[in-house]
Amino acid sequence: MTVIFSKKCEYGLQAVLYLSTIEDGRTAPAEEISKKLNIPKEFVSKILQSLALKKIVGSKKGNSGGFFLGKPASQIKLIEIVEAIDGLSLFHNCVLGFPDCSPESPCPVHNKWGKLRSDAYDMLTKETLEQFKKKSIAKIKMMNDV
Amino acid sequence: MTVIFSKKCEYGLQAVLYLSTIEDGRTAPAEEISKKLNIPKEFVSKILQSLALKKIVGSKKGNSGGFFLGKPASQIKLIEIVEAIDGLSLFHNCVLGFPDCSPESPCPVHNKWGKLRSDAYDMLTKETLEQFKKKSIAKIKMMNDV
DNA sequence: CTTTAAACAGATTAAATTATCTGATTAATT
DNA sequence: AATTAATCAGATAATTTAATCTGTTTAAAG
Repeated sequence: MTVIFSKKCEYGLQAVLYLSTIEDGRTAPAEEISKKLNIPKEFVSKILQSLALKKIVGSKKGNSGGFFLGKPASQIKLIEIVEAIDGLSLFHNCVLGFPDCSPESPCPVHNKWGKLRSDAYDMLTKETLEQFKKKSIAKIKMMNDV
Repeated sequence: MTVIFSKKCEYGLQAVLYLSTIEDGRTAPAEEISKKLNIPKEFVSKILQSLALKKIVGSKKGNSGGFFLGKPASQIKLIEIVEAIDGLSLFHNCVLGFPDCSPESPCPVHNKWGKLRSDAYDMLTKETLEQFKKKSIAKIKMMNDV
């Protein structure tokens, strides 16, 4: 089981973070991303294709083609990737699965979860890939060093 | 998509909360729980059977049998149900799905998620079914009133 | 202009999760 | 003793998610 995102979304987030770490102007083929992140190649390729439709990443066919960020890292937030892949229902639905959970008909943990949910939203919204860059580089380096 | 728990776990949590609202000494058959919570009968029955093995709920076969809490509501915490059904990996795994996320090799949101995760854990650990009782009664009433 | 390496498209398979079915056992009630 | 209403057990079906395969298009490099 994943934590809160689907596998597709986790892979998408990782892949985009990876793209934020490569040299400017360079393009990363699916095979490279797959190897660096241990994600099935065809799967990550499909995911990035879908993100390309939303202009979050760009792609280039043919020899020496591959994927790259669709806009400057300073203009991409993690929430965009989540929205594009899993959607935002995570931030609307009741954590216990009760129907119509709302201030008028709250579940037993409604208030507590509301706070958590908004903090989680902030985590994905307040910083850009640019601000995550150093940490992303470090994490990906660690993964391939060992 | 569910928020953080599997459907099985959501149903289990709802069902146990329901059991905490019924009159002491009474037993609720799967059919009743199913109707009140809009959960497939056989499914909720299976889930409660598995919780019965862990003594979180009790069960009684035969005519006028059904399910009931396995111990006083003041001694049951939501985390027990989560642990019994989904397990606790939610509280160990990286929210972005990176392998070996730790203070030594943190993902870009490691610290922020760490705080959130521990708040989520508290939400499931600090209060008992007894303390949720009023809210549970109100929520379940609302669901069936409309 | 041929080769090569890539995205892209569509179909298919595999695995996990969710849901249902069938029958057996159990126990209270009539 | 018979009927009824329930859990329980095991199998199966349906759905969703994850992963793979096959082939086509594209474009750089030799």
